[in-house]
Amino acid sequence: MAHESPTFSPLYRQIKSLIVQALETGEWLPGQAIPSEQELALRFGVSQGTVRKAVDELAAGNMLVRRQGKGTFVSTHQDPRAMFRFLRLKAINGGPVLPKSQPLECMRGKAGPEAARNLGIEPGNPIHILRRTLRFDSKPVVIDEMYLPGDVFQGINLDMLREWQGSLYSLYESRFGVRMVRATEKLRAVAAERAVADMLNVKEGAPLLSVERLAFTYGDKPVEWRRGLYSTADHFYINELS
Amino acid sequence: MAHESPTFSPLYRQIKSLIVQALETGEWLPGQAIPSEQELALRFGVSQGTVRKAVDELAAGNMLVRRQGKGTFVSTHQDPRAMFRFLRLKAINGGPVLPKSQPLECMRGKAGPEAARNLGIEPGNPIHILRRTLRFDSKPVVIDEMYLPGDVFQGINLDMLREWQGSLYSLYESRFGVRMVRATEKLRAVAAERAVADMLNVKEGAPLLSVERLAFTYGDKPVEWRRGLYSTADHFYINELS
DNA sequence: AAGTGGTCTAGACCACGTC
DNA sequence: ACGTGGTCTAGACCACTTT
Repeated sequence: MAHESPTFSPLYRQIKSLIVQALETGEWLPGQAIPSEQELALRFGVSQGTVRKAVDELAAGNMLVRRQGKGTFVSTHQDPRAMFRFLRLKAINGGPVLPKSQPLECMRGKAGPEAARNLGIEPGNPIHILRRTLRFDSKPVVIDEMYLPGDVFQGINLDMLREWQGSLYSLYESRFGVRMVRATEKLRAVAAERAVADMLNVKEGAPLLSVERLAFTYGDKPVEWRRGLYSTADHFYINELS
Repeated sequence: MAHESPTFSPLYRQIKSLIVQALETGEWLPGQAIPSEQELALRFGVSQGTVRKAVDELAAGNMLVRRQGKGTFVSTHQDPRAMFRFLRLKAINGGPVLPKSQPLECMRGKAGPEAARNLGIEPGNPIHILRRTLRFDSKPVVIDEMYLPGDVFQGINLDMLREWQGSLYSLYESRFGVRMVRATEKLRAVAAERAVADMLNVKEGAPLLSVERLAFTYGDKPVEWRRGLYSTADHFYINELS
């Protein structure tokens, strides 16, 4: 007998897709509870155990958050615990100081070849370019430059950024319905150029950590490309390997 | 009724501990298959599903590797696919070039305060200090310095390092029975000192990526502290966030 | 054909949070 | 007391690998 299912996909993965689909369409919003496992099992016509396995994988990928006795919730960047989920920078002397974002600029522009390739759009398409600093304990430690596809972030502007209390990703989520799910980063060490050096209070040519990030929303769609320059005099980038 | 189990631990976690214990004592060696889920269920007096959940977590933590139809295996740093599991460096121009380790030095010494704190030993205790370069495509890209507790790595020497084909961790595993399970890294950007600059073929003061790693074996016991300096002219450190 | 891990089900019971 | 997620069981069947 030949293989009947070269593209075999177990039931729980199909359920997983259906749940992601509901998340994408906004049926359940960030921070809200999704239906109980029993209800989902009824709705999809499978056993609770199968729903459970689907939810397990989504929780492992930080899409959902389980809370025993309460329910399962759509994860949100508004949650203080997840607010700087993607920021790996820690103070050398342990202090759990939360960074404060200071927007500098918000421009419209056209995608260059590199931005276009990373964002999966055509060169010349409209994009937004954001610049900001991140301050720890009121000292500037990071300078970031973000490239956003124009269609998804229509109407973003500097005042909006200035008024927003919270992380950039929580703004994306609340104002534009864009939920960041995962990201990849490429790190290098570079020498500080004059303008950057002045802003970070380091000498020209001082070593900085360059962090290039591509962030994805549902369906592995890239929606933000950014480059950060981190001053690592008093901070380091932490990583867990397993 | 008061809480009866403030330290409640589900059965599958206890089974997990028993499996880890068997791994620690060397009952199943790296690369070998462990007993089938049915056998383990019989041995521990639980259902297959409970064993399964324990093994699931161990596989998620890269302690075990499941292979459908074949069995479950103790993961090993000898496996070519896992050989450089902890090395996050990639060539900018994609080439999947495997690095080659070139040992430089293997000294005995005494733990300074920093090494002692990181390795969880007393200052002054004997340690080994290793130095080596990592070459990609025969060009030096990384210079590493490793600090190892003396008791665990008794007898390590430069000839042993030179003769060994494979990663350092596969040597630890084969010759000293030390299996690295996880690690934490702290990254910073630093300026190249003269001696290092010469070895990496960069200018004095050039920016380098400093990677400080603490690696743990079973039971979260730290057994290697190292500092690497990476030239990121043609390579970058890659990271996945979720 | 036999053995392994992988999926799916149905049901019982436990731990946790809320009413 | 009730509803939620979390654990544990027993059994059936599927997919993959080897004999």
